[in-house]
Amino acid sequence: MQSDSTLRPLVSKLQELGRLSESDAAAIEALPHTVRSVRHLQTLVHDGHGPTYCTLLLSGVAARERSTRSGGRQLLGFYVRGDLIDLNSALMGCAHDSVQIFGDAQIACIPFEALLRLAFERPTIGRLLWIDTLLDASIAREWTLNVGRRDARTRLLHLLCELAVRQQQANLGSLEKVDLPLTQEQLADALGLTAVHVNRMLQSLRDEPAIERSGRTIRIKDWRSLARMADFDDAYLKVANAPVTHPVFAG
Amino acid sequence: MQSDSTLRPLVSKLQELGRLSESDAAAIEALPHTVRSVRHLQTLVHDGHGPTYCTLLLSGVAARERSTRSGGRQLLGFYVRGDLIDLNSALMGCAHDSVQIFGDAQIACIPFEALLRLAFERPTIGRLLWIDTLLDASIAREWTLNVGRRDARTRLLHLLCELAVRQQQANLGSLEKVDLPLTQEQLADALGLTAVHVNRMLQSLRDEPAIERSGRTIRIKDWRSLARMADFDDAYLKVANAPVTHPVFAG
DNA sequence: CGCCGGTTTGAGTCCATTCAAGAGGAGTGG
DNA sequence: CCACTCCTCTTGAATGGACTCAAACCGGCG
Repeated sequence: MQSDSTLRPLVSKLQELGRLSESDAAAIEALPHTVRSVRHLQTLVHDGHGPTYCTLLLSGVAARERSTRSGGRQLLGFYVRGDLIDLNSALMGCAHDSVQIFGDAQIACIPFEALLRLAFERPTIGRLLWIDTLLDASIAREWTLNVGRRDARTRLLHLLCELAVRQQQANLGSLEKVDLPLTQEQLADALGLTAVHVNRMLQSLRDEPAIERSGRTIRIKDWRSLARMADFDDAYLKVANAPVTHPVFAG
Repeated sequence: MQSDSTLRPLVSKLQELGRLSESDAAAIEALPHTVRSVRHLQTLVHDGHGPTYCTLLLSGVAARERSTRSGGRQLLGFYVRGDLIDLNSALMGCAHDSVQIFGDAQIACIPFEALLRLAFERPTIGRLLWIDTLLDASIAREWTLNVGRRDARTRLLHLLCELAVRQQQANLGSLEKVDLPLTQEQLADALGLTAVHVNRMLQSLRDEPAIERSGRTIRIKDWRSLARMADFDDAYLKVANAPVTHPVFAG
C-alpha cells in the first residue's frame, strides 16, 4: 500500500530547512507508514493522550487548539501538507492540546519509534526535525504577539499573510491567492476574536485595494502593501538564509 | 574558572523531564563553559542574530519578547534558573525574538557545538533537550490561549500560577509564595494589557481571600481556590508522568 | 532637596462583545 | 419540487471591558 513517494512532502519540507543528502532523503521515504483518510472535524490528537505514531499531513488543513474551562476555544496554529502534526506530543509522551482536521484530508501514520531512531542515527535528519518543531514554536509565539498586541484588522491581515506564505512554502499555491477552508467562527478562534467581529473586519477589507475577497478565497493584488498593513515579516517562518550542515555532522 | 557544579541546574532540570544516567549527568557537567554576570535590562539574545554559544540561566529572571512595528511589546515567556535560553535560536541559526534580563543575573555560556555534539552522541540527553524546547513551546501556546481567550483578571491569575509552579520546579521556592521581580508595565507586556489596567486588576485581588499581595511578593493562601479562579492546570508544564527511556536508546 | 521610575487614581472614549434576528445556501426527506 | 433543517454569513443596537490621557503620589537616590 506504500507508494514510494508518499512521504515526499516530508522530505520537501525538511529540505527547506537545510541540506539533505540523497541517502537521508531515501531513508525518510523508506520509513514504514500507513495512509489514512480522515473526515471533516475529526480530531487527530487528543489532549492528554500519548500517541504511538506520528501523523504526517499529506493533504488538507488541520489546526491545533486548546480551550479554557469556560468553553473559550483558541486555535494555536494551522498545518498543511508536509507538516508533522504530533511529533512533539510523541516525544513528550503526552499531548497538551488537540489537533482537528478542517475539511477532508489524507494523513500518513509513521511509527514513532522508527522516526525517532532515524533522527538519532542520522543527525542531519534529527537536527532538521528538531528545527521543524522549533519553527512551529516560533509560529506559536508570533500568534501570541498577534493576539496580544495587534488590533483586530491587523490581526486578520497578519494571519492571511502567514497562510499565504505557508501555502506557498508547501507548494500549494502562489502568493497571489489564498484559499482558506475556514468558517468565520474558526477564524475568530484563531485570532482571539468573535465571529461577528471577524465578519465586520472582513467587510472592512472590501475597500482595500491590496486584496480582493470572494467567499473564502482571497486574491492578493499588492503583496508589499498588504504585508505593511499586516505588520508582517516572514522571518519568523524561516531559518537562517544559508542552512549549513555543521562539520560535526558532516560524516 | 569552572567550578564542577556550575551546570548542575541544567542537570536538575533535565532530570525532571526524564531519567538521566550518572554518566550522562557527568557529561553535561563537564561541558565547557564560562560564567558571566549580566545586569538589569541587558539583552541576551538579539532578534535576527545567530548565537554561537548557548546561554544557561544560573540565577535571575529573563523574558523572551517580540514587538510590533508600531512599538507594541509582547513578552512571550519567562526563564528562571536552569533554563536554556537560546538553544532554539542556536539550532535554527537565527533568533526570531529577543531575550532580556530582569534584575541582575548570572549565566553560563556553553559553546553551541559542544552541546549539540553531546545531544547526538548521547540520545538520552538529546531527547531531553529536545523535550525541553518542546515544553517551552507548550508554554508559548498556553500564553496564546491566555491572551486570546481569558479576561484580564483570569489572565493575571493564570500567569501567577505558572510562575509559582515554575519557581517551585526550579527549587526557588514553594507554592505558597511568588516573588515577581516585574514592574506592572512588564506584567502588562506579558499579558497583552496596559500597565494601568494591570494595576486595577492587582487591586481587584485585594478582597480575594486566596492570595495576599504586598508589593511585588504574593502569598498564596489557598492554591486550589486560586487555580480554579485562574483556570489553571499545570499539565502543560510537564511531560507524561512516567518518563521512560525508550528501549532504542537503552544502550 | 529635586529628580526619576514606578504606582495609583479619575474621567472619558473606543474597540470589541453580546444579544438578537434575518438572509442565504446546501443537504435531506416527503 | 417543495418544505424543512442546519450551518454560515450578515446586520443592527446596546453594552462593557480595556484603553487613553492626564495628573498626583510615592520611595529611592544622587
